[in-house]
Amino acid sequence: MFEPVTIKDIAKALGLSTSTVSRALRDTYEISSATKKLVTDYAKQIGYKPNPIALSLKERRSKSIGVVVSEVANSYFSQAIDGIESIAYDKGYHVIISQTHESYEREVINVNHLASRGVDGLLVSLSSQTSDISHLKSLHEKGLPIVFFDRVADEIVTDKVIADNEKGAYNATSHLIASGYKKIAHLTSSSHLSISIERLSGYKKALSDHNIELNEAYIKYCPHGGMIYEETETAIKELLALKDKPDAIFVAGDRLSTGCLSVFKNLSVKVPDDMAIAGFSNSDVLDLFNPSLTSVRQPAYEIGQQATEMLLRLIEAKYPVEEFEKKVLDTNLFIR
Amino acid sequence: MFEPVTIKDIAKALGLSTSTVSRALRDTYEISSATKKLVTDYAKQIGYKPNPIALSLKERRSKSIGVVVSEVANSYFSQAIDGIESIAYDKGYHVIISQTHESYEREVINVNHLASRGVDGLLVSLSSQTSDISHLKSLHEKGLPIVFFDRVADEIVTDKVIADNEKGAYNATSHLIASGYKKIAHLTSSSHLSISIERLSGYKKALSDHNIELNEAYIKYCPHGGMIYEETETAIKELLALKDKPDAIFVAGDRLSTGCLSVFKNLSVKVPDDMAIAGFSNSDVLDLFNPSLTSVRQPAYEIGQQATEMLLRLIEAKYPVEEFEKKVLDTNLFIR
DNA sequence: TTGAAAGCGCTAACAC
DNA sequence: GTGTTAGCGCTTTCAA
Repeated sequence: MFEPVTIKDIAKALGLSTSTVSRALRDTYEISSATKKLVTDYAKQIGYKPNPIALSLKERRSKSIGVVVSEVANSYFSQAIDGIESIAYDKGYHVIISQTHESYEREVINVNHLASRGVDGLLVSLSSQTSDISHLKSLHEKGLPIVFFDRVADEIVTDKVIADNEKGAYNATSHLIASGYKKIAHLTSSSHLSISIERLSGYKKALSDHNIELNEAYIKYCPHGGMIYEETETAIKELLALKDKPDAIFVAGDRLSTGCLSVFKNLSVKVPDDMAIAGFSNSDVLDLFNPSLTSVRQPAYEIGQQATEMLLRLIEAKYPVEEFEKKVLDTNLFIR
Repeated sequence: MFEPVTIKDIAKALGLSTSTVSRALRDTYEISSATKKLVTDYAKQIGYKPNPIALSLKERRSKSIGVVVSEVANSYFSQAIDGIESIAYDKGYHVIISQTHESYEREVINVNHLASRGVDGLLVSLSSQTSDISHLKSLHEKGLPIVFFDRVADEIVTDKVIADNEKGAYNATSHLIASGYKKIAHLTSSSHLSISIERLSGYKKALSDHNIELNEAYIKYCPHGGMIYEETETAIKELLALKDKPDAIFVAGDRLSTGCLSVFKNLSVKVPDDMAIAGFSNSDVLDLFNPSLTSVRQPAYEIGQQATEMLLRLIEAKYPVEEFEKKVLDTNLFIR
């Protein structure tokens, strides 16, 4: 039904060969300016658009990059995507976004789809369910450039961009301590995610630096990262049921932070009187929240930009790149 | 660098022709089961994946659909996208998302890119800056299936899916009236958007049904739909500066609603004492807001699903479709 | 039952 | 300065 104009149509109409038309359109030096003008004018007139699919097939690159995130509805990721697009469009690359919804299975499907669909490279933030990364490893070994951001896989040797999760967590926890809280719980997502590990480590470090003993019962995991309300609710309820109930909580994720506030609201737990809270979040409506949330904000836009720059470097490298880097960007603590 | 396995590799390794391999893989009846097994086993072993780009080129369809929205960070759109994906994946279609950031120019670029990139159809919600829709019209006339959702263009004769914006606006405005407010302002985005027109109409109808005279000075437009804080702020300030200041405001958009709350907060306008507010929003953290927001929620997920079903019907139609439909789904009023 | 060859839209050697 | 041709990966007549 949908029949775009091809180079052949132009050639036929103008009594030229396809190669001449092709060269004229690409402004090659060997074509007479008269022909060039003829061709370009006619092309514009009938609305010719080169077929990128044919081009991809020929050149074995698509000038597009794939992005794998858990959810675009997450402020952190939507900001990162804006950063990614800002660089990619500038360099003539198109961005294809795919969501895993924190599902390992979906991640495998999406990654393979993107790869076989001919993206030139991949920007990946792992789903919370992912621990086996062989789907990425095999593509990477075949030479597909991959850059990780946020939730990275150390197993794969490539460029990575993350926020300073440990320091962010350290600062947030320290802030709670400085505010007088001593029994600080930690609510985090899947235990094998790099961000969980880093944030947990910052939390522990803050406690130990302030001579507060770590209570393992205070650490709760929500493998779905706040996607399932009941999971968050259960974790919170367990914390509240402890004989030595915590008086504050440091939350390690965006969705978890808001989920946590919802649970407290529904359970009529007063924040911060009954329970103080600080958490990672990139939401831009936090100022409207009440009770308010002290938040650790990541430079999501910049992370997206840097990751994209790194990926394009890998894609456009003439020779296989051997030197990789892990960029760590500072977080910001917003005390509310 | 990235060298996927091709049908040719299999053919060479197995001493067969490419066509035999192709047919074996596609399980054609003419191939002996011995050969089929040989081929499929080997294909699996070396991890053969058909190249969809070559397929697209040949079959002139890509089994992918393009989605054009203003922003994925908007709850309404991210929910709609989830609905779109739920149907599309089921039917074997991949979804390519693109953002206009409410820019007409970006919309034109994205639409053309998606079309030339070979999507089989387009799901479009217009940017707030778009009034000229010739970029869509010309593609549509060439036979590219397009379905509009949310912000539709009546000029183009095709399927459309929207929420009952007029009724939603009517209910929200009526609620404010029932709560005792009489001087109700209306903050909306670009005046030419279908949703603006419909919501304005609901607002007017509610006023007239309750014998409240319309005050044109009470209607304020923010062409960027809340993307620019200053724009919203200016509009609000103008309302507040009126001699006959409004006592309530009905807001016609997601970002505008939260933007409005932010402005009031920053101007120390007490909600709802100084100014009551009701607005369209699909955010799922509204319950955490204080002051709280009475909201009109659209069935975004369902809208996405329905639009996708309609688009796939158009795409897969054997004969040109002549009958089009405009589906209107109910909104929900959440009184807070 | 299998192979050879053409063609999808485009570019790039290689002619002329 | 322009035309001819091959080939990117795949499917599909047409032959064998």
